[in-house]
Amino acid sequence: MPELPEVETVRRGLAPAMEGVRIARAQVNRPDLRWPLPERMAERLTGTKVERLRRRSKYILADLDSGESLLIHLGMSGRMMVSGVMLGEFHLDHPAPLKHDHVVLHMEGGARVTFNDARRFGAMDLVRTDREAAHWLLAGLGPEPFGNDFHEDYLIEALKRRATPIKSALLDQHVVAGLGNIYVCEVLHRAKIDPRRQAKRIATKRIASLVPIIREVLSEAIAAGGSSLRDHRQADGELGYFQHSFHVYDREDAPCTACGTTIRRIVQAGRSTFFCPTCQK
DNA sequence: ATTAGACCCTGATCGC
DNA sequence: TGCGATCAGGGTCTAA
Repeated sequence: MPELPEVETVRRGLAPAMEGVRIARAQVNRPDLRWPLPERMAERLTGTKVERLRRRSKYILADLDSGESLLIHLGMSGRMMVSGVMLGEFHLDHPAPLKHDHVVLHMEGGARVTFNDARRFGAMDLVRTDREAAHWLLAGLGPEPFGNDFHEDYLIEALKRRATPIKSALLDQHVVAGLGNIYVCEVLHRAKIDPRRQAKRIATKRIASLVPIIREVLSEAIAAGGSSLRDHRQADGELGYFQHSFHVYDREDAPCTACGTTIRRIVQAGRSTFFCPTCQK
């Protein structure tokens, strides 16, 4: 479930169960996800208090009072599920264990946070909080879309020599961190830019227009609780609803919401791209 | 340094 | 109902 809006939604869903709460016991059911889990992960987590949950790009960082941070990436199919907490008037009971429940954090006070990931493209690591920026998974990331380092001049400079299609360039996490396949498609539709155009051949004014559009699309998606495709759920079991606002993504053969032209699907760099051949030039 | 393609893994869905 | 092909919101690694 993981582009920036979904990860941010997960982070917000986990915060009430985790922030300020001690991990009574960490249960690690397999030694590896995408990569081997860090040495003695269960022992290093057990007994620590989670001070704060943060997000960097599509990563969640749980700062521990041990001086380490737990780095979490959801990959394609990773989910974080909270149970044993109150949700409004109702108590979320612990569900029966599921296949692919790889890591379970038993929190003091009875809450439980379960990391489930069928495809195992997800990852976890432990990093010294004060050296986090140098972590190999974080070091190469581009600016946060909502950060001060992401602005018109930056994006123009970052793209002006890229011969790759603009779709691929915006998916590159070195350029801007956090966009994925859904939101790149939606952004390019809103910007009326053809996803097949080479990044360096697009007028600087149009590249500049992408900055506010990226922020708008991501903000709206976060406000909607992200997108819930194929019944994926957020940490507390709620469904996001931004998928109802898609203009192009997953809408092949449907009419463009702006002009009625049939939305097309093509493949770029092995990923589906959806676009309106009339609106996007 | 950039870029295209293979690859990682499981499960749902679609056409036959 | 079964079976193979295809697809899926991620990213890394290799070779050119």
